[in-house]
Amino acid sequence: MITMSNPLNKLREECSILLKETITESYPGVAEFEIKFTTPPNVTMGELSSPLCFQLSKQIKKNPFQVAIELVRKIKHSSLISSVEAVNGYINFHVNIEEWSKLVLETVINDSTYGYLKTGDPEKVIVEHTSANPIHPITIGTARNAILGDCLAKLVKKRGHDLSIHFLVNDMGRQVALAVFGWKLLGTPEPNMRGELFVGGIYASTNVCIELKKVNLELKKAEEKEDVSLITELQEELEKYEDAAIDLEKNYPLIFNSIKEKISLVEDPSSEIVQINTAYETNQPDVVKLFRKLVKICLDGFQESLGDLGIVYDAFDYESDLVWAKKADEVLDNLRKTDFVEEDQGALVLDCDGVANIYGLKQRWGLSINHEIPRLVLVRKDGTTLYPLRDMAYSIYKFSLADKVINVIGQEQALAQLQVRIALAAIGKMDMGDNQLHYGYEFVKLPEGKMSGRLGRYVTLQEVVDKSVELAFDEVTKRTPDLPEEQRKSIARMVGYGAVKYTLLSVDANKTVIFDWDKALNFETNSAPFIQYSHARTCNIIKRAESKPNSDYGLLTDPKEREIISLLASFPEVFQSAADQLKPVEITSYANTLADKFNSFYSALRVLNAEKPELIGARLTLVEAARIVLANSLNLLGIEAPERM
RNA sequence: GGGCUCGUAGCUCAGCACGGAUAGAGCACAGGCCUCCUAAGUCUGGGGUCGUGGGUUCAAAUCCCACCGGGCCCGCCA
Repeated sequence: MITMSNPLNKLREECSILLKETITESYPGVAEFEIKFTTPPNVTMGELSSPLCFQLSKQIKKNPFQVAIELVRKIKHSSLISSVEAVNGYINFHVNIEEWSKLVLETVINDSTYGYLKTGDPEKVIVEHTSANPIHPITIGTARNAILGDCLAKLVKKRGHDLSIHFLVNDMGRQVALAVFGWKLLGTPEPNMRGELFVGGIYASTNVCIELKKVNLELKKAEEKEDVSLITELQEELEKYEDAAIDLEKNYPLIFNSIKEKISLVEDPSSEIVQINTAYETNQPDVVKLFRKLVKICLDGFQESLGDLGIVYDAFDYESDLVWAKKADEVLDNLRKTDFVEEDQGALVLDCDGVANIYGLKQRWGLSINHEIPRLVLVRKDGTTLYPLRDMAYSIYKFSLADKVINVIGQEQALAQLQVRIALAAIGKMDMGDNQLHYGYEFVKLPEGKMSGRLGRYVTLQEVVDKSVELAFDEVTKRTPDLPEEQRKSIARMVGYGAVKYTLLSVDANKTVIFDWDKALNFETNSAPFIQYSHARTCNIIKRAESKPNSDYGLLTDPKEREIISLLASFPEVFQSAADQLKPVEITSYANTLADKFNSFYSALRVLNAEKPELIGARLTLVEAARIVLANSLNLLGIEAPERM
């Protein structure tokens, strides 16, 4: 069954058998070793290659070049292999073009889900991603999380796992309380713009106004004391907030000015925020209603922005629900029963290094042995709990639903994520520690520096997407002005969304991205539009074919055709590797290569008016197969495959 | 100070897990290609001490060690 849907594996097995036969015949008694295969640099050198003579030559003390020549002389052929040659010590296999092309192409065109090799060991998997704080819009930075997470989810699901996608709603803590405070000042109005922008505007405006007030006050004190260095420092702070205030006033004039005016009447905003926060934590109904409503406004905005891109969730888990159900307290109780929790200056602290050493976690999880893992504060000296404790409770919740948990969370939380796993191990939940994976990713930065929700300084996903779609629309209109506007818009959406997603998926997650408009909106080679365009071309050829003559696959001898066939054959293993290693980049890179090879083929060889009908048939099959694989790889990336552009 | 991570062409990045043939793309630059299935394309060209130095190996961008440079994190934020 596996060889049926994985032609490359079949080819490799055949070559492997032939090589083993020849080795035992020519050099009886050599110890068995794993036969490696590589792809030759150029398809004209063959479809598959093995450097085994380098290994073999050591055992039998002969020159590898000579060994290769001897082996090739004796090796048999098979139905898939037409010739074998020795080149520079490598053994290169050339396929029987007719058999191989038939195998690959017919495997593809008879299976619209070609490539999605199913795992033999399906598990229940939770992917938690996005989990953006519900106090500012989805920025191009949080979008990286969402887009990566969504792609990982697709990979896991297509691999055959039982998948559930979760979003943790971070509604506890001062930040949301601050936004609620600001919203109350405004008289809790309904949003008059997309919810995430509305809440983001309120949050940043409130924060900036409070900080301005605070810094001004401190500055006055410092001036009285004539503390010069403090004055300079505070003046810089002040400048930062004043700049932010100018932007906020420009972007949210009504919200900002109203908050600025009303906040001046509040004597001590900070203590009011603390009060609001405490009321929420203790589940006081009127405050809960406010919190939940404001958070909902923001989440609705998230779901609009991300939903446009096809990113959806199975569950939204509220942090507050965990707290109210005393789940964090339960974790704390269990931790306190161990010997690893100690009191320090009134706070409760977990001795992570102690746990790791006693349970051998460093070896178990491949961490540096001599490195001392920092301690973790669980409870403040005022008795309130900290985030990691809630995160532990959340992990336990997730494991009540799944065997494996993948958390898509910024790389800066790597230590905190490790500490959660350590805590789970400490309370006897070793399997959870083992099966929780932190999928870290790096920031998206603006050329002028980091984004900041608190200052309202960010590039939102929505504005990037809008620009991208607009640009795509202009492009479509330029090319095909006669299409009805609705259709042009629909194409522009596919292209515009695809461009943004591809840009974020095509660089490795642990590399910082400096956001660049020109690059994000690049529609040329190595972009989603480039791949989509190739797909549209395949569709166009198929659409224009009046009939499909019988195929003579033996005629697909051009290197450009052979290259495409080899690539198609490798797709299942590319998928498998990308899914098991959680590396979307492998798919973007594969899709780009396939599109590239297809375009070369397209410009050099005719399909519909090829020399012979049997060649037309064979090339049409090739085009159809390429279409399926381009579409299936785009699908994994969450990018739509338009039939025309 | 310690941990993690990144360092590949002028710029942006693949390739590194599991070592294999002349290290690949794109952008930018120079020059060709639309009486022919959509030129969002294609072809040709220049451009590389793969951060540095050792080591392992028949073979190192890839593995090991040391160092240099950037980023992030290291007790009461989330």
